[in-house]
Amino acid sequence: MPWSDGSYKIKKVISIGTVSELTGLSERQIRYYEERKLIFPERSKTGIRKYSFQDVETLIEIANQLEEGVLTHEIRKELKRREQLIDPKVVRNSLLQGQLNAHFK
Amino acid sequence: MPWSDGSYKIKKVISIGTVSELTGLSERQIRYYEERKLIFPERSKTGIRKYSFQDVETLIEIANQLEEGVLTHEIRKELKRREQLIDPKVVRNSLLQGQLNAHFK
DNA sequence: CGTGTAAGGAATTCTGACACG
DNA sequence: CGTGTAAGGAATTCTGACACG
Repeated sequence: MPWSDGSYKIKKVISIGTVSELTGLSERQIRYYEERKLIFPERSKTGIRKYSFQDVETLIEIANQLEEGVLTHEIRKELKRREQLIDPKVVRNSLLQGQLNAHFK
Repeated sequence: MPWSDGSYKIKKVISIGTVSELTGLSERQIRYYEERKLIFPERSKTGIRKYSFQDVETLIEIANQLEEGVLTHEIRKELKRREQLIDPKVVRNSLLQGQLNAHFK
């Protein structure tokens, strides 16, 4: 089974009500953070939002940052920075970019 | 966070529609296997069934067994046997039982 | 035995908006 | 800016039952 590896953490299967219970955040807050591009749930064919455990963790971090007075725009940049450190796609592109730079130096 | 350990696999957060997609089983089938004591979802306060990724895996095994012509009652015994091998509670009880047996031999 | 389906109701989720500050 | 809420509609889930075999 394609999904049965160790990737339970990133599989988007949790609906917003459950995420609300897990994080202690209101559904309003969760939807707002999506509007501000901090979180990216998938959607069922009929438009129902689905989140992963990874998303739940991110949401808790977002809530913590906000409590500290950080603005959503700042949090967004912080999250973006982190993505680049782990996203294989970005890693590949970085390497490619390095080669290009060297080639055209 | 209590849930944020490696236990994403056993946390019951997936509703039946999503489980149906993940397993390819109908909701009718999934509810029936519960009726036959093969699977044990949790319930939200309002009665909505919630499953874990572990449950999803179990459901797929159940479906495979059924295709092979195994009866739900047989599958139930098989699953019970397995539980005993991994459930810490049962392990503890077995040890305790051993001590008692020795004591009253 | 295992599964499909129609039935009626209850709970969930969605969007866009008004409110406060 | 970040969050609450009432509003109306659409999608989801639940149970008990009839059906087939």
